[in-house]
Amino acid sequence: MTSIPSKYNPLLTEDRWYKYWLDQGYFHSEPDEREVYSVVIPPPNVTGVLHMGHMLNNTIQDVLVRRARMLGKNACWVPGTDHASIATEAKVVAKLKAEGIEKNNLTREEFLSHAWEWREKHGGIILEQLKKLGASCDWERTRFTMDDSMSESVISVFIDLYKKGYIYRGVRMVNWDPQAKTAVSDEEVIYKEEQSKLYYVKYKIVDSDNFVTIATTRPETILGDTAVCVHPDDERHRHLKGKKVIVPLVNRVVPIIQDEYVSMEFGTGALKITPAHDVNDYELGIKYNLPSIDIFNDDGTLSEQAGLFVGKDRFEARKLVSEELKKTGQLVKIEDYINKVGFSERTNSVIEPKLSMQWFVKMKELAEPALLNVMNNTIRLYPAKFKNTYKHWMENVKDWCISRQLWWGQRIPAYYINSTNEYVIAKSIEEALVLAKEKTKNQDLTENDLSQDEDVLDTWFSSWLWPISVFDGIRNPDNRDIKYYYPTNDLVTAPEILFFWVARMIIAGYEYIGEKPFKNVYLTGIVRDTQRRKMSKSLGNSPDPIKLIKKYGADGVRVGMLLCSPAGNDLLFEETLPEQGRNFINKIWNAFRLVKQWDVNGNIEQPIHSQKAIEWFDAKLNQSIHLLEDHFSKFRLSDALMVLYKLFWDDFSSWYLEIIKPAFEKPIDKKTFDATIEIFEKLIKLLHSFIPFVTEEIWHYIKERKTGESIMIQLLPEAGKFNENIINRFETMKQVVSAIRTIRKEKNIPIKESLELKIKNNGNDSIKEYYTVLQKLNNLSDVTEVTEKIEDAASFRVLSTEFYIPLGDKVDKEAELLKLTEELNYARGFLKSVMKKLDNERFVNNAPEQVVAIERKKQFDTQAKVKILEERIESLK
RNA sequence: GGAACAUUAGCUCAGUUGGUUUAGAGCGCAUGCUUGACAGGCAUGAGGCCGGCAGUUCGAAUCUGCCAUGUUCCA
Repeated sequence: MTSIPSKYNPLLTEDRWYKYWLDQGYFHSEPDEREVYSVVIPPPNVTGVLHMGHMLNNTIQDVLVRRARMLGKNACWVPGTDHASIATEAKVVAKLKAEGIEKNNLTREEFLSHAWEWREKHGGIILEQLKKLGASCDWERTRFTMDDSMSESVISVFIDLYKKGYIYRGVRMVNWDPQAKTAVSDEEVIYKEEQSKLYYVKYKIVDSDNFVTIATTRPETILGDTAVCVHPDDERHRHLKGKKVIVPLVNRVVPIIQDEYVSMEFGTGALKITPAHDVNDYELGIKYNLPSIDIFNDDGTLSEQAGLFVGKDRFEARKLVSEELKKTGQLVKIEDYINKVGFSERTNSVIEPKLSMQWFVKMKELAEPALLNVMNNTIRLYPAKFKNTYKHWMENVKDWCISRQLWWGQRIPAYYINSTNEYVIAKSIEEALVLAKEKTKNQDLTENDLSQDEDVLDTWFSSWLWPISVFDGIRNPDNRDIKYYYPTNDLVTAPEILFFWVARMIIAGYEYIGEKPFKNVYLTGIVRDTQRRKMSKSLGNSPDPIKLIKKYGADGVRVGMLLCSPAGNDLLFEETLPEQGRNFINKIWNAFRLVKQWDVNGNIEQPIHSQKAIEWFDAKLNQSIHLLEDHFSKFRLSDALMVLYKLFWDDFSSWYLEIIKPAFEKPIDKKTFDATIEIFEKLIKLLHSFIPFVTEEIWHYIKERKTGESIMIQLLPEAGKFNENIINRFETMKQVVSAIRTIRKEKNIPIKESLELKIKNNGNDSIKEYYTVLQKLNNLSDVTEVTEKIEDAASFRVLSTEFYIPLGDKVDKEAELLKLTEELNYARGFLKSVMKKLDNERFVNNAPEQVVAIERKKQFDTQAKVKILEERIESLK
């Protein structure tokens, strides 16, 4: 056996074992006769680098996958990335710009070849980083949402939904990102409170010298006003009914309308209406048949339609309009005002509500099975509290805007005929031509008469198919993989994308396979800093995960992430967490070094204390395995890890090993040694899914293993029966050990100095089997049973047994009396609370027998203790 | 403005359908330990009338109502 390094070096070890696992092909899965366990990764953004959220999320997935594998299942974890149309396009545009190339000067094809080049170069970074974490993904199955097979699936789903009548084209108010020049979904808009200003502007009433004053946060949109609205019940404005006003600066005459939408409390109670640039105004515009004047260009500058300040940016225009209004005397005042402003999640520019022609999916009908099957727990959400929000969202589901004004993504398969709004939907221009001829009844049409829609599909329109399309289930619904791996078992993701990813996957699953995409959805918390702020680049409060792994080891970081992350709760990250993880790894390593360095002697008898320790630990281990199974079944990974953490550190290292440890430079008997190695191997198997690297390393040190063997494909130890009494009696023994340690500390008696222990058991000899254990752990020269109280001794009581340590003149009578009195007071108080229950007839009559019996036992135990204490105090006086 | 969820030790959280000793864990904190696995360690200890007020019950951290605070979602 090679010698074991005194320090564990995660850096070297981790890379070595990861390579070994890859070489052995352990991560790869093919369908077979075993029970299946499959997981698809939430595909990270291809532009991204690993952040703390990924670390948490993927650690959890790896723990689940590795555990399933060790339960003998055929585990398959499919990795991949999504193409992130907005973010990637923005990156590529920026990169080209730095090289002096404008996107506008490129053809679509040229731009796309740059984009592909970029993704070839940078798109794999995040997956490489996951390997550092130990992720046991089936890399042979790595997918990308723009792979040919994936794109084909996306297009065929679009065509299918169109044929079924779920897809339509329409003008809608969309969230316009003027920087990316595309619409973004509601979910991609982040609202932030902003210090802004409320402008009070007066509009002249036609045929009158009077004015009406409105309040607005966006004076530049005055240029697009087509009405002023007041509340019908508002006394202040009743005289305005049927009147018209003149919009300042542009001098347009517009009507005053009355609608209950207006809040009488806000501002002046009069509201300017700009249907083209505000969602609510848009609704009112439809209701009252108002014209929409779109005063903005796609890039957020003012358009010809604005009439004034054409070409100026919207924020500059705000200043200019404000100044102009001041000049004309129509600006009444400006107040400070805090309002919520929407920002694009992708580019962080202020979202502009804008009318445009977009493609939509009708959601109501499609969403029905997805709602039903979450509510009836066919698909379970962990924690279940998310069912509420899910329900609310699905019951009020809005149509999904799926077009994006970008090039990077799957191009919408709509072909317009002769540049009209007439179109056909087809997967190629050839098929489109056939359809177009049919539609127009014009056989002379050629491909030149058709032009494909310039827009691409929302990235989520790819990823909602992910659990199906990674197994090619859209194109080949009967293939071996989809039949075997679908539905997947668990999905691990963040609650933030419950709606726009999880819900949509469920919808697609029922629509295209007629079956749920996964059984369980585990929603992780959000990783925040200790001040509860979300980790973000701009705040600079996010540690670099790769640096963390270098500093603490992947195992250490994994432990750190998991220890503090109950499902659905936010994780407040600080470096003490991976540090704690690293310390745990260190503990395991040193415990192993201790065991491995012992000399084994086949000729010595097994001591009784070792026998007792093995008997106890065996029970404890089985109890822990039961607990673990329970925690895993409820996705309480943090608790599961804590069970193992304490089992290894407290029970195994601090109690078991201390009991069986031979004296310095003395050999250990073979029976105990073999049992200990067996226990150790069970422990590291249980720990493997959490800390794969160090457990593999130790497993290979335990004994010579053949090439191709690995802990990661071993079966987990099964939960056997255990005797709870053994555990309870051992716990009692622990109390005795601790009490003696306390006495040593109080009296300043070093462990080297041996003591005598005298026990007056008062008829309870349950501790007797552990006398040799007590002797070993407390350095007792002698343990004897007595029938009388001992004078000049420190004393303590456990249950109804009295313990004495003769100390001669070291005994401090006063201190001893004080301690006893405190103990007596506590016991009396406790007895009182017990008697209160037992003296209550209604309790005795109504409570279950068992509960009453427990209280009676408490009564007798405590009465006995009170008596012992009283006698002891009496004898000391 | 509406809704959901939360509020337990300095911090982060358990406490599984009300009853296994007047509440547990990890971290942190305090005190004491330097030769033999580990100071990234060992041992011991201090810390909480379970957000507040009512109610239901023989019995409430646990159930109900109101209030307060916070987080998230929706408008």
